[in-house]
Amino acid sequence: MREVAALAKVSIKTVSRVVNGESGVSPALARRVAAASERLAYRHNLTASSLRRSDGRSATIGVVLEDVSNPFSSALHRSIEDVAVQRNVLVLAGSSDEDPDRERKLVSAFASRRVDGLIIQPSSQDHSYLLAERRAGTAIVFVDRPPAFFDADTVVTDNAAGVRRGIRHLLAQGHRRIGYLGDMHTIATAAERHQGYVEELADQGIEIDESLVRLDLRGIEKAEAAAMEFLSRRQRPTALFAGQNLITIGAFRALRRLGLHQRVALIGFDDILLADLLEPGITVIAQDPVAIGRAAAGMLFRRLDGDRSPSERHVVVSRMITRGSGEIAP
Amino acid sequence: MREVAALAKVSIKTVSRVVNGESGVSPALARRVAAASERLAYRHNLTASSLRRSDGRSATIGVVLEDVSNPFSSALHRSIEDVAVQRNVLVLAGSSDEDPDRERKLVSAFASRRVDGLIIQPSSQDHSYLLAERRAGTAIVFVDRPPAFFDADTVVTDNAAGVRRGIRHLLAQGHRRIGYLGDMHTIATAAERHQGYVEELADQGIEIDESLVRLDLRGIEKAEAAAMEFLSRRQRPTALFAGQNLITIGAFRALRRLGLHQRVALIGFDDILLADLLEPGITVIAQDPVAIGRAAAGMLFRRLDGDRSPSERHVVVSRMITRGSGEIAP
DNA sequence: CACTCAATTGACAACGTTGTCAAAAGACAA
DNA sequence: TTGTCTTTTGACAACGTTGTCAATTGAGTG
Repeated sequence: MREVAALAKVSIKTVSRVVNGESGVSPALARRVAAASERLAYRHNLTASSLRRSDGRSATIGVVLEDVSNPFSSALHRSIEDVAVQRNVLVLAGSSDEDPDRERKLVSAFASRRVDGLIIQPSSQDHSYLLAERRAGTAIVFVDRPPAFFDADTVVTDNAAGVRRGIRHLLAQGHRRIGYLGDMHTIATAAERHQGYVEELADQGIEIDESLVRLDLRGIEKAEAAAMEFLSRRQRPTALFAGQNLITIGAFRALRRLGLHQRVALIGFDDILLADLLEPGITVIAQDPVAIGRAAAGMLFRRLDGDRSPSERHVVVSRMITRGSGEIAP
Repeated sequence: MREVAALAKVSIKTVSRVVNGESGVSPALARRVAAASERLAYRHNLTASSLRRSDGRSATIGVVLEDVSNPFSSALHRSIEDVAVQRNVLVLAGSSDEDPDRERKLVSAFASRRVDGLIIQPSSQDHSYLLAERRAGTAIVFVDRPPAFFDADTVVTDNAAGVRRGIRHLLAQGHRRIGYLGDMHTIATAAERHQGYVEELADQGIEIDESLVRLDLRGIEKAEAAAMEFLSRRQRPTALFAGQNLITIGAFRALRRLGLHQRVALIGFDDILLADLLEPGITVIAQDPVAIGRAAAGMLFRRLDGDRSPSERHVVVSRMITRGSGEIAP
């Protein structure tokens, strides 16, 4: 900047004004400065700028996802980015891999780079460590799952209601023995989904057979094995509900291996690419990651714009997509 | 830092030394400083640090992807992240959407935040604009596609060879009328893949029927329409080769709609989640995005560590995965 | 004890910007 | 012309840190 100022024969403050597009610079000088910047290939240093600037904003936000390469997380990421670009804000993204320690390390790395805001898909069971960041002025929004021991804006899917819709759909067709395959019960969303299953059956006056419930299934293989076990029983369930993405795939694998895919119904939570091209197509309760991400980013920027109202909990509704597997009669 | 220094009754330079883990601080003082930092919830400011620091490193790299939510790109992203975390480097990621203008804007936004390096999956047809960044000391690596008018390290898939392997596989089973569905010919990888098709047929002495080649197909619908057209002819192809992810899906949709999925062979470039559960499973030439990302990040950090050797071109080999659709006889 | 030398500590400037405020220049009226 | 007011411009300090180098401390030696 100093060099540009020297070449244009103005003070560096005037260069700063031109670079930031401030008003009150005569056109003649502005042109001279622009020409000098061009000639010296001047690159504005935003880090120095945000250091000095009164609001201290870095025009960068940090996003902690379960895994940037997982379809749900990356859809979130993309829709957050789409809101951020409109404000010339860049996104730092990192994967926590469901590990509380990695989550904290990421947040700390983001914080030392002075991000303006954080969007967190949490793994940790205690978010009180974020108090220091909040006090330092960082806006914080949670997505997909609520925070623990910490009050902040949150955007979630209607997990329980979504599952209930699916279970109701199966019951309406006469299913009574519905197996449930769920993710780690420590994950809040997984717990809510299981809760939805329990509640809907209870509401409809159907007694729950605990032997038809398997939780804590991590990954395709575990889910496949559990489904195989269910389906090999003498009195096998006439329908399966899979509480997550990979579990749905595992369950479908098991059905296929046993040749039961046209005889036992299956509904999965969370949509899967290509689910419509399978035979039968898989009926799912689809979440809307794009809407979730957009809402979360919207909230974050509203906070950064000075909104001090009490924290909100925004619920994005899920939607049942019927494709065949959920419409198999008992 | 000033406050911590005051509380610990030392100079801020000593605090700096403790924070950076420099040697030559007496244990007694180090403890006092640590206690004071803790009590004041001191958060180190990496942006100010890198501003002053002699190497000027921000411990941040920028990654320009086609779309952070696309499976191939996000797998790249993840494997880059995995290399970066080991060095406490954070990743800024952005989507170019195949738009040269967005690519440039992203690079410029990264540059003004003084990233140490850039990994670019390019959309632009001219990368000479990166000369200024290179001159400023930013390390640059290209992934998936080579740069144009710019010399830099590049990591790519063996596109032509991969396609040739697939075509050879079809020819070996007696196919002679093989339709080719390709992406925008302006995309380097798409051009190479088409080239592989042309060359393999030429090498095997089979004349190319230009009416069986359709390029510039963007997205599932376009590909599906083109495949429908191929398959509705009186003399339809006995096999299809799809040059990309979404094109494969489109082609499979068309085959299903016409009830030809068990009669016309299909091989796609790039693997698809669930491809093994379709009927038939889809035979693909699978890329290895994880290996590509790892290699690219490795190169980037080698450059940042001072490697000044001539730029390299690293080719990651693709692999054919046979699942049924590619093994249908003519 | 004084002296030398290494280890520890601190004062100060500097990194590249922008906020503050005062000075200079220009516009307009009397 | 002078005086007043507005617009444009610049000097300087400051943001939070680290590099440089000098001052201080302490250990070891004769």
